[in-house]
Amino acid sequence: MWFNYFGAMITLTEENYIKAIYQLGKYGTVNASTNSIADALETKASSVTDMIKKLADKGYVNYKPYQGVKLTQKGKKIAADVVRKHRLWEVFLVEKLNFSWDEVHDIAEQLEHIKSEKLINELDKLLDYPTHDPHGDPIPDKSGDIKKTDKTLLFNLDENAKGICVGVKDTSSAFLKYLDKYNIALGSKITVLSKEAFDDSMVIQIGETTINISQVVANNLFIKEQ
Amino acid sequence: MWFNYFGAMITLTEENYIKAIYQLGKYGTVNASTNSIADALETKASSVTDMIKKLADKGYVNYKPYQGVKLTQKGKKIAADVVRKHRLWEVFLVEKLNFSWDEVHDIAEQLEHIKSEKLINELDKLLDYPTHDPHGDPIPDKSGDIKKTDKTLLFNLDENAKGICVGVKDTSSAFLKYLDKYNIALGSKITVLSKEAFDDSMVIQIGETTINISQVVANNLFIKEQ
DNA sequence: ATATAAATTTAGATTAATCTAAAAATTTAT
DNA sequence: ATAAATTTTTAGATTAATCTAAATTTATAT
Repeated sequence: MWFNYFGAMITLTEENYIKAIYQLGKYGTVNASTNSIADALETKASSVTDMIKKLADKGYVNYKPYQGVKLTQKGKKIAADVVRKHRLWEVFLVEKLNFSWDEVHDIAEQLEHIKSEKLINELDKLLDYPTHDPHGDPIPDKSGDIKKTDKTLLFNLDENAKGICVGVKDTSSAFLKYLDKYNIALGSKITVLSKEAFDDSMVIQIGETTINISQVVANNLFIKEQ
Repeated sequence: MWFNYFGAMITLTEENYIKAIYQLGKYGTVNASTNSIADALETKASSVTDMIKKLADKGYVNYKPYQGVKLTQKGKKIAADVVRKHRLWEVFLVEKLNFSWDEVHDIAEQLEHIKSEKLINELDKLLDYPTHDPHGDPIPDKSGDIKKTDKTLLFNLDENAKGICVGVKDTSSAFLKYLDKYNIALGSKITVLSKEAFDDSMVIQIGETTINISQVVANNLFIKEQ
């Protein structure tokens, strides 16, 4: 039996729902729809309805039938803790255990549910208090706060604009391997050489090399403009 | 959905039963009784009967009604893997995250179920291939083999015998804290100064200090005689 | 404004793991 | 060797999480 921050018991399934609601509802500030939760968790809408009623009973979400759900403060704290753990474990896997950024997600999905405050605080210390995970996503602090940096999609940069790659939107293994192949990594300096109106592709420069990327790629790379 | 070494799905509950059977049945070589399994897992005998039927169906144990169960080769491999992970995580917690030996058990109980071969192999490497956990218990190797060293309980030593503390039988927090208090740790040199027939207590020397220990303590400390 | 489509909820079943109480088998003690 | 005690199994229920299919509500389009 495991108990959360508030001294209440919480199941692994409940944690996963709360996390999904957090991420779908822009960190818990807007309503997440029943169907979007079902899609995110690869389950059925009817299962979601059942579960959100239970979460509402326990005080993790506010729910009005047909209106979707929004996290309460209590729910937000749970979600931020799970996300914090997920991202810290990802850093651990890459920094200490030689994993690459396309291999860490599934393992972090398991590790994020381990219950121990001391464990996560010591892990944070071991990793020297990282602020971002290997995909550039910010790590919530102990109280659940996220400091967000100004970043934009590469797609939005104008010709001749320069910036640094600070994150990926799509974290699928396929996309990350594509980036590896073309030596695009967090920290890479990117210059937009030209944009093609026809298909929204662009030519960019990374270090010495020049490559042509599709609109799909440009829409999944976060850039800090300079 | 997680799949084991044999490509079959295995639940967390099944893993816990298999581990208990392994440890009760002296690493799976003798039969574990229904009641002993129930005690170990803090559940009821009727629940155990249900589960061992399922484990038998899946080929992890051999079961004849009223005869208890013994692990199959398949079951033994699963169990040894779980124990290997448990003990490696314990080493990690103590060596890398500043935990003391009385704090690691509950967290390792959670971590032992994380599924990733690469994770556990890399952890093994990070820890420089440890052979024993913080309580002196041997860590099974990748193929599930345990090399056991010759050790005896302090209780069995004669007067004037010398040895080194190599493990604890009781791993409860209470006992481990007792040992900390009297500076008894793995690696401590111990000499039996005298034995008291009346209550089976003994006087031992550790480093510069001399202490009186009860039969209970003597029966829970493993010693390598010298 | 009303019909149609889409989203959501309800009703009723199913599965895994558990429980209690009763029945059956085995072990122990005289 | 048989009665008593203990252990184990069976039978029937319960809970959490899920599902399908049907009903209901909300949104969309003409």
